[in-house]
Amino acid sequence: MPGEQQEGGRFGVASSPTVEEAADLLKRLIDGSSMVVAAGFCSSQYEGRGASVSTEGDKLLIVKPGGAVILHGPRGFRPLNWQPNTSHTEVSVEKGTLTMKFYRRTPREVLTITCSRVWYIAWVRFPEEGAFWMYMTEDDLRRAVASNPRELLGEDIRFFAEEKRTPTGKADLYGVDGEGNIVIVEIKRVKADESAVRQLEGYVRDYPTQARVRGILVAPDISDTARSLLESLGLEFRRVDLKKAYSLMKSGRGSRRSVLDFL
Amino acid sequence: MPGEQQEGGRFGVASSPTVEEAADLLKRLIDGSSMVVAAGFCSSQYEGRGASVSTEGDKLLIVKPGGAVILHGPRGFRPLNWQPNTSHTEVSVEKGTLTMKFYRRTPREVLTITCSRVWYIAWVRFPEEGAFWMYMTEDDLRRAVASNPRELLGEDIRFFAEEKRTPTGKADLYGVDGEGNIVIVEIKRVKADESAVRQLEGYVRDYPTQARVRGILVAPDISDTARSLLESLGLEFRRVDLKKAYSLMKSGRGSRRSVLDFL
DNA sequence: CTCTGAATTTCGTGC
DNA sequence: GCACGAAGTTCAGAG
Repeated sequence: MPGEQQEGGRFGVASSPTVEEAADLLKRLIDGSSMVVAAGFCSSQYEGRGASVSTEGDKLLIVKPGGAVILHGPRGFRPLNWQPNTSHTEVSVEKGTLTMKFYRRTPREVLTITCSRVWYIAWVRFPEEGAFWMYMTEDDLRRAVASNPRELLGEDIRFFAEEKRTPTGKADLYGVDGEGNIVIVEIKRVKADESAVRQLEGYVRDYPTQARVRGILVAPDISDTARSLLESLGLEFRRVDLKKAYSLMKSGRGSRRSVLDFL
Repeated sequence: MPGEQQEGGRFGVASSPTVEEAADLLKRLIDGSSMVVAAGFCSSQYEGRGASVSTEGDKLLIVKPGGAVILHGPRGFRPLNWQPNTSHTEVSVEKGTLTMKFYRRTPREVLTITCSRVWYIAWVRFPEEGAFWMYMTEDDLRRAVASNPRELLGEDIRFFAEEKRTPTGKADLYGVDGEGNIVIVEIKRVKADESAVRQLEGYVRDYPTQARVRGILVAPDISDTARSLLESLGLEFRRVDLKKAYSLMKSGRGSRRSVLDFL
């Protein structure tokens, strides 16, 4: 006998359902209104942009109201298979095996999950979504640098564009230094690597002027290989202290109210 | 009364536990041997490389045997918060509130989850891991191109290095064309964009020779902006058909046994 | 350890 | 829709 099924309630659980019971439940639950979890002994197959197969094992299936499908194995942080959203779902039982097919339109792909046993199915109906804020993003750091060039870059630069798409680039900051040189700044909130240098070099190269253009990479750190590439390209690096940047941002006038105030 | 708790079995479920019961269960279950799921009305807070807060709402917590922690909200594919692995876990109850803290050593970060209600807790003990294969990766495509330059690139190129780190680059393929020119090939299994062009340009520029070096970008497609950047840099683009590449790879001698054979 | 680049990357933003 | 770049990216492989 499967466990209690308070289907009328806000949430529910079915323990040890038969595959037929599981299929019935899933058909009713996967309607965009519930956060559903199913655990069982399953295999999977994906085909679309890539392709993969997994053999039978304990799996955890999550289906969210928005249509996201996530299949986890016992190890690792990332799912074995997933579908960020689905346009169509099929649930069926044949010869004692539960099969679920999740289709996505663009890109065209399909995830098939086959279960010989289902350990449990659990769900929450009409889940309530809390608010979410993140901070210490690259955007935050960019604003701090733009407003405090002297403190964070060690010189006065007048910035005239942020994140603006110029003819062939979209660098973080465009400005003019004390001697009238164009300065392009690329910002990373993590240690800068070669690709960050290449990114900056592209922006500097593509800037439409004959005059000299300075390129400054701003990050809390830089890898050795990135530094030598940077120097060979005549670009500059400025180390930035994240904590200092955020305290400047927080204290600075004109800074929008921050989630930092909550903590 | 909480639901059945077959704690001796391979899996189990507790429906509507009190926060005290939930804490007891979680303390016992989060020992690296179980795949645990808990749903409840919770808030979260993260601090480490970045920082975030979420307010109370329905959340789904997953703790895997390897120590991965994943917290999902009702929407979206990606978790609200996570910890790829944890070095230490604390579970406590205070004033009717369940608090879980997940610590990670490197990088130093902590995820705190606070629940006023727990809808259910479900678990699978000693979950069995199936095998997993993926194919149609960039590696597959690279091998196909390396073995079939005439069919896929339209010319004979003798490749002498794959994925080799040369003085300042690590391009996909290094070879020599019919006229003795060095050829550097960068491969993308998805549509190539500007960053792919910059990547290739870096490899070509850094190749230690005075002689002319050809750079060829191989991908199923290329964006317009990437194409014009590529042409302005004197680089080449070769469209490649993924299906053709994989059929060549599969039929070619010397190809390791593929998961394609399963389907 | 660090560094590099892939990923079914996903996700947001701007056009 | 396409294009570009951030992400608490994670992850694997090489050094």
